[in-house]
Amino acid sequence: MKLVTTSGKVPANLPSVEATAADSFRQSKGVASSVRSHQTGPAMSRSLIDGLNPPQREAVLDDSPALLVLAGAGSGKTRVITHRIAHLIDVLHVPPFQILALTFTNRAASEMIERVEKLVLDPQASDPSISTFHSLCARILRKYAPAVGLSPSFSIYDSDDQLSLLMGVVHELSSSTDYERKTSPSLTSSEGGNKRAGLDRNKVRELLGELEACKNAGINVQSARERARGAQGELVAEVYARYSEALTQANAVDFGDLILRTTDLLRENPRIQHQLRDRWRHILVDEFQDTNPAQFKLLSALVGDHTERGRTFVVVGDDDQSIYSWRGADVANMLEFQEKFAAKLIKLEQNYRSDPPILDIAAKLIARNQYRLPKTLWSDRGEAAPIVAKPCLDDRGEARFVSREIRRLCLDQQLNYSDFAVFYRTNAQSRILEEQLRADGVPHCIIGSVGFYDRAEIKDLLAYLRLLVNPSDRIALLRVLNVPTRGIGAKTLAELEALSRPREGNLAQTLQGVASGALHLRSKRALPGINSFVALMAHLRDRLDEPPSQLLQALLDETNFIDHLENRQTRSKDAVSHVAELVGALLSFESEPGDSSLAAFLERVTLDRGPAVDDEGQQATGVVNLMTIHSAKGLEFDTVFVTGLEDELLPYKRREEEVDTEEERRLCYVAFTRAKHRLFLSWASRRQLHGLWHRGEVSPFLVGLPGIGVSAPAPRPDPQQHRRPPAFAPRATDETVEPLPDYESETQLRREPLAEDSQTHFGETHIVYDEEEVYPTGPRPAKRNDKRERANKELTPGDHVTHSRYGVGLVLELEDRPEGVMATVDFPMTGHKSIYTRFLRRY
DNA sequence: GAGGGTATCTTTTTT
DNA sequence: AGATACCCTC
Ligand SMILES: Nc1ncnc2c1ncn2[C@@H]1O[C@H](COP(=O)(O)OP(=O)(O)OP(=O)(O)O)[C@@H](O)[C@H]1O
Repeated sequence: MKLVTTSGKVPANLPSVEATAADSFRQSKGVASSVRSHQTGPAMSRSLIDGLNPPQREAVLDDSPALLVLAGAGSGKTRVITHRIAHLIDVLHVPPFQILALTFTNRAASEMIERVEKLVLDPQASDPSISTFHSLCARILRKYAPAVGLSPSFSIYDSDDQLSLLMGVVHELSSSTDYERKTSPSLTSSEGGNKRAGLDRNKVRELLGELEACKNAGINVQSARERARGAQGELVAEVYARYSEALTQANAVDFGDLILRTTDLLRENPRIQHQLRDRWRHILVDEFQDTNPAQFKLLSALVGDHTERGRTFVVVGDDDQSIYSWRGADVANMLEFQEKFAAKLIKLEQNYRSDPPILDIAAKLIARNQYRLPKTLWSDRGEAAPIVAKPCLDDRGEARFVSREIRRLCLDQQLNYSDFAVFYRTNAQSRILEEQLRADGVPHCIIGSVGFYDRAEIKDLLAYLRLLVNPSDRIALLRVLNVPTRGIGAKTLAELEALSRPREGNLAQTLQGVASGALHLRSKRALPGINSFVALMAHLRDRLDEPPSQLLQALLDETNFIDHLENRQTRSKDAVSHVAELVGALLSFESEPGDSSLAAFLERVTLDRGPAVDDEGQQATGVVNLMTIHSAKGLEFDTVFVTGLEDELLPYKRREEEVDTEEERRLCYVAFTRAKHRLFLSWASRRQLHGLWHRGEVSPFLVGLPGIGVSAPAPRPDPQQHRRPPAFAPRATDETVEPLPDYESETQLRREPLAEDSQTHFGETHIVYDEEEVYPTGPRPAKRNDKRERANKELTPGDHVTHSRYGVGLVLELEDRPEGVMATVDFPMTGHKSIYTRFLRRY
């Protein structure tokens, strides 16, 4: 596996935020330079307009101060934005640096950059600012950091960092006497009394959720304090305040802060506000239905008086595609926009993306939603491939189906791999798909995968790098202080913290003090470790102006990091190669034009966790894209697979929580409408999740949808292997294999999902299983534990067992748990123990 | 304080 | 299944 940095994919198309013309000509890192033709003005403006239908044209040419384009999927909203930008530059001769276009994902931003570069003809034109909200804010904050009490080298905290920080904050809060009584019941766990007395991670996580909600709503600490109601409300406000303080002390911001603090910066500094308003006179926002109030406030602050001459503000959106309400997104923003800015409204009604069958089921699906703004959508495309609905026995079968269809279509239809996208609701579903594609040699790429940068060893190294750039980064410091182990354990740390308290909790300073002999620890044991750590950091900081990759190399050498990895069997065997990949990523980052500083690298890594590309996949034929439906928003593909269309998975149901059916349906709608020509819908009767099997029914979203012909499997080369009625093969009677959990009987699987609608149907059309799936996975390779667990099925209380550690013991009790059978065993030496039977052996 | 072994929980979605 | 939090022993 090879890590490929996202060169050309990063919307860092944002010159310095200063409003000088000169700097906006400098092309920022990651932006592929465009090939522009050299036509002259009039010719190009005609072709620019030619590619638009009348309402689109109106939206591009419109010069009202504020414009809302409300339109369904694939109607050309993004096209309106890109053409409008080109029109501004080429026809109205607006200096590109005055244009600011905002998107939600990095991928959307880079696609927009690409499209704009193809459209703009003026070869002299510089790049307009096209970026995500968060990148924009990071740039602005770096520029004006001192005005908000930060240094420009501030860190950006991801959710793990946030959680660590908040744990510390809450910990301190609950140990301080005033708050003890208030906080303990709500912040510490008392469930079942079997938990430790300490802080409950989940509780803190919940609390973090509340803070995030504030941030999404655009509520800063001050207004949180003002509006706090009740004990719980005040507690949250207090935690919020302390958390923000801790962030500032660490010279760090979190994602929410990027938006919030930028807004505050503008509000509190009229001079800066004017500078930025002067600079960006034309603001365009894509996917506006997914802005949250914080972003709305930011935009308002950035726009100022929108009626000012020569200023325009355009937003485009589709309420049916609002899928981020969990992040505080509010469709009401569209209405508010219309009101607040007295915006003109333009609707687009023609869909240019999807073939009729696709548009048809998408429309039928979304029509069931109750809360919608009125819209129409039609298409005049011609004949098309039928939609394929595919029931599968299990997730593995589904993955095989996807892989096989992709390979088949590549051959039959001469499609490229990059014409395909595979969608799923949850990231966990990607693994089996990925495995299968890899096994079949299909080049692919998981978009937005949590992968590389989440590995422990990579996080450690990044924390080191962060700490070098930002010495105040407390969380990074805590993470690496004892990695590799230097003999600085919990005891020492507690003492260091205590020593830091009078110094504003500045751990770094305390360490320095201890190393220089100004401060003393009770025990000398940790001293060598502290000394070497302080020396290491000092030495590396001296070399900060060297290329980042060299710095990393020095870090690796001086900490013997590789040895450290190799000595620990618990770490994955690939850890060392991951480190090598990180070095490679840095090298490749350095080779890109633009800012190659370590700080720039770190910012990219947090703001845009680039795709992990598998199998050197970027040849001419491209790669198959795997992604969650959420990250598919705004994209389009020739052929789309929507997988996992199961009840409680696609309308996703969380334990003990209500389903937000309308939002889930919108999500499904987004998934369907990404497809241009071919749409495959699949679901599995059983699926493994967290190591457990779950049974699945076809998604209610599919029930009653017309026009879905269930197609036969691809003709196979071997004529003996064709059509076969659904049937389950007799299970192999391999003693070593745990019986598969029994799933729905054949009739149930065949049950018409479309009971109500007999016109168009899954009905008479046979649902045909492929040979492969009828005899599903075959016997799974027997796993040791399976075998042992099975042998232990017959264990009863009173039996004697052995355990690798505790020796021989007597089984007292057995209890069935989802994870296995839990035994209570009496061992002569150690007493009663609860142990899963898979760790036991009959004696 | 380190390291090995076990019990438990997880992420739904993203910047 | 995989990561992590916790416990125990050295
Ligand atoms: N007037 C047009 N002529 C030809 N093709 C068009 C026209 N308008 C849009 N398209 C094409 O239709 C497809 C969808 O356009 P676009 O992505 O702008 O739609 P959208 O409204 O932003 O979609 P969504 O909301 O689903 O993201 C694109 O491939 C675009 O090139």
